[in-house]
Amino acid sequence: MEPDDVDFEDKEILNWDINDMKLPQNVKKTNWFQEWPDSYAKYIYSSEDRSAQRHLSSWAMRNTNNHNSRILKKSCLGVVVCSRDCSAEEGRKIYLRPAICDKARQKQQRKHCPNCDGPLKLIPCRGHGGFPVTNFWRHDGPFIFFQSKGEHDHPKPETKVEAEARRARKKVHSETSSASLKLKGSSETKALPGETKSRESLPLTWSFQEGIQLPGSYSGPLLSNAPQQRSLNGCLSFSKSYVFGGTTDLPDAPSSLGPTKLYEKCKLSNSRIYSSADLLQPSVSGIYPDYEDLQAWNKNVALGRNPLNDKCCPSYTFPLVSWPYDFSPSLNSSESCFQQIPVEPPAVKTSCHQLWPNPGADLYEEKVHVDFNSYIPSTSYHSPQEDPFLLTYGPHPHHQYSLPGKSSKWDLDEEMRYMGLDRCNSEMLLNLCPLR
DNA sequence: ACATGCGGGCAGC
DNA sequence: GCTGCCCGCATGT
Repeated sequence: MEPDDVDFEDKEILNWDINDMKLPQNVKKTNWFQEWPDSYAKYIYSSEDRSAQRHLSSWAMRNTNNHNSRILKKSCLGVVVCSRDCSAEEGRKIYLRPAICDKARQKQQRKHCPNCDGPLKLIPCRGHGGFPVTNFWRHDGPFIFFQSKGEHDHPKPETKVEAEARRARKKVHSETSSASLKLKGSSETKALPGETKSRESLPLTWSFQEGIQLPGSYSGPLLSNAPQQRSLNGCLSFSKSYVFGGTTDLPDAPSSLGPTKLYEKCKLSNSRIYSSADLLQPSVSGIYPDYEDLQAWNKNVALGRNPLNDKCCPSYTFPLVSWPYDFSPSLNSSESCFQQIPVEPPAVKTSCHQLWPNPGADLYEEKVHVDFNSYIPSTSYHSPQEDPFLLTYGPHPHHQYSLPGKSSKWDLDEEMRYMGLDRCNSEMLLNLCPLR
């Protein structure tokens, strides 16, 4: 929304601060949950938004006592990297999620790089005047207000889902190892259980800047047992990317543009960069600082972020062309895939709340309850580039009217029928998971 | 085991 | 007073 379009009430919404005595209550549109809030962002979530209720972030944020029980403050822990700066196969960098618990974090730093066995080191966040970026949460009426201060000066760590999945795999691997050791009656491993250099111990994240050459041979153990299936939720956040990349009703889709060119194209079109998050959420109009420029864009790329997935122009809202199910916090891998298929949304300045009043929170609830345990994809690998389904897939704009009730778990087959897809195609979607 | 939230306490500005 | 940070404790997953 352009400044001219911001009326008085919008300005009021624009100017709030988390420390204000009174926060705006005339909020017309709440934001969809932001997994990677950065810079001096402010969001207003519905109090029904479960992720907001849990004060989640894909950054590793720890609770900080600010002696104010009304405002929850969290500070960023940074990212754990390999001190040798090693690269795994396909150029993946080691960006581990710092443990939130202090003791667990100390323990974590005594461990070794899952890739090269070198020592790990914690890169602290210094993005807020030399101090960690801080996030503030405040519940007020029907809203949850979020404010971020500082700009992360380090790569994105694993998401919580990824870190949990990795721990689960380590646990499985550890149990498998101990079982086989019992059988062999010998101990030969120097590394700690689960810390071998096997693929299953590798972090799930890799650097954005080093490309995303996905291992075609990597069917991996990810889908081979129950704990790992949980990461399907994370895998399916691919959908978020393909919402963007596959929305066929969006004109002028530059599927082959790189990030910088896409940025330039966005600049030319309306001095804004589009993000999938924008597509996914009806935003509070015009409450975000317009801080993005090409330098920031390049910085984001250099920091391993996908600028397309950041809030580059969050004040921009689109008709709801999104697949409303995010399933989980996004994965860096999905972001990387998103980079592969960047598609520019239409330069349509519009607001959707009149048609779909604040669907965000409820929809998000749906997506966190999806149960895919019964859907075990095959381990065959479908390259996104090769998969016409992924390139042409377009969710139905009116789909959000057809949601099942909150209480029901989502029936994927039914969902796919809504999407005009059959089981075969739904499995193709799930086959994206081995990409990781 | 770990994440998360709360609150006491201390130190620096 | 504000802020950052450490710590212990409780609770939930």
